[in-house]
Amino acid sequence: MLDIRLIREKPDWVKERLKTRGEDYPINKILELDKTRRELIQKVENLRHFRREKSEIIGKLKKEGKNEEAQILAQEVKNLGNELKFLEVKLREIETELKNLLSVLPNIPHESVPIGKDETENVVVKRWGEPPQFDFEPKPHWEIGEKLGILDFERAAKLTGSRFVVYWNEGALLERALINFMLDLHIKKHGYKEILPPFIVNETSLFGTGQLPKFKEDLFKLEEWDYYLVPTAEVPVTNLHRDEILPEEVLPLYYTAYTPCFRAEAGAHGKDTRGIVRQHQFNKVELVKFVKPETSYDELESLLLDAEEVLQLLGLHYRVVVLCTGDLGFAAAKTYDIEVWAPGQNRYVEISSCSNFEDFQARRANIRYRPKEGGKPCFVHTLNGSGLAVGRTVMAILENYQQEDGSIIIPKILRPYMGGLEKIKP
RNA sequence: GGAGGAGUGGCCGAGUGGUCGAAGGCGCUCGCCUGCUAAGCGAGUGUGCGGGCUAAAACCCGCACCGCGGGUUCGAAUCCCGCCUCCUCCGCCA
Repeated sequence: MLDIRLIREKPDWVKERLKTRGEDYPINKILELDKTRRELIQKVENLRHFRREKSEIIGKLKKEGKNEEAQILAQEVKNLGNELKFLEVKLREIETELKNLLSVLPNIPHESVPIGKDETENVVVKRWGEPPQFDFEPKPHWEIGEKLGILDFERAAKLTGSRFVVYWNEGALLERALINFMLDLHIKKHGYKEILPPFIVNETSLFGTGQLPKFKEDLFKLEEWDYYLVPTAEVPVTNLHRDEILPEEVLPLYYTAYTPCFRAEAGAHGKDTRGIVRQHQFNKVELVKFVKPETSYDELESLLLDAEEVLQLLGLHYRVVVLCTGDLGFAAAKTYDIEVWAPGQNRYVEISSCSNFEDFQARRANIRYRPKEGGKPCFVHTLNGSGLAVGRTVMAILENYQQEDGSIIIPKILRPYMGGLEKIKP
């Protein structure tokens, strides 16, 4: 959520910056409602002040036994009460309308974000490693996985439907090994605290991180409940500190969590229909940071490095792109995507998304810290990134480490997590 | 699912219709005292919103907030209704 005071003070700047996302937003309407709201507040508060004064007098009169005088005054205040009630209702309506509009206003892109209309204008900022060379035609992972008997799409469709998968044998083991490897790396080497949160969250949590109210159709909702399956661990982990005031000394906080993620993929019909790239359920190890505002862009860079290291240790070639204004997510001020090379599909596939939300989520979720030297609480900055999407990492391993005979070499770093297994053989 | 109990400031805890933002205690901050520490003494110590002042703060004024949302009343932490959360017991269950 944007600060209404910012909109009030620099409306033209806000309009201009938001426009870079490629859409117009009702800033004028918001300003108008804000003005009405403040006028109503003054009227309501004046009436309440008046009422309070009179009520105190009534109390005194009654104590002195002057019941008649008290009665007359009470009648007077009662009449005024009707007007007050009317204005209070009106104020509540205006505030609801204002909040509704503010709730769907996206974050302002950081000044370092390139201006662009869509993903074609994202900018590659980094490359690591080289694509592997094959002396045969590399296959896509779904062919490899089915042939090895470790990915089973047909039976998953029977159990549930499309966009689900069953992992068998070494496939299941590989997925599990990756989760443990990633968690260990982030906990032991990068200093993150391990969290295992609920996989179901309420509406308030989803509002806090920005999925609600605007992106309801992307979520799986439990019937008869105001609960949702988590679309990412970002939601429960960021909301851990909702409505809290943290002492400055505890910042920065680094948390990592494994969770499955559930996404309806409502707008993705016909996209990535084959394989495990786009599933309704997938596993992810997430990184979340709570930091002081002045450090958040340095923290974004180090978060990105933490995620990159997973791919480096696995020996997988990737590139990093910075998302342009038109491709930026709703809550993010700046986002880096890490895209892993997928030789079987001859393309790069997003495997991590690392974002700085500045105080956008902190304001929605009311996450603050109290400065050491005292004074008013301030909003923290929140960041998160995948570290990494596990299913897509399996995809990348299958495609990059495939051999001509259909077997898969296991990256060395994973072998201790797989009982020493070196190769998945047909 | 059934029966009962409880939700007050950073924490404990008093308060059942009228200066209650809320006694008292603990904690914390500042000052005094003191070989050091402890004890003792004094003062201070919530958040949000609106307005004023300001370059901006500090500051000042007002309003709201005693789990959440309604209601009664001139006036609600206190009375009434609904909801949520937690605890205890019983039943069921991984």
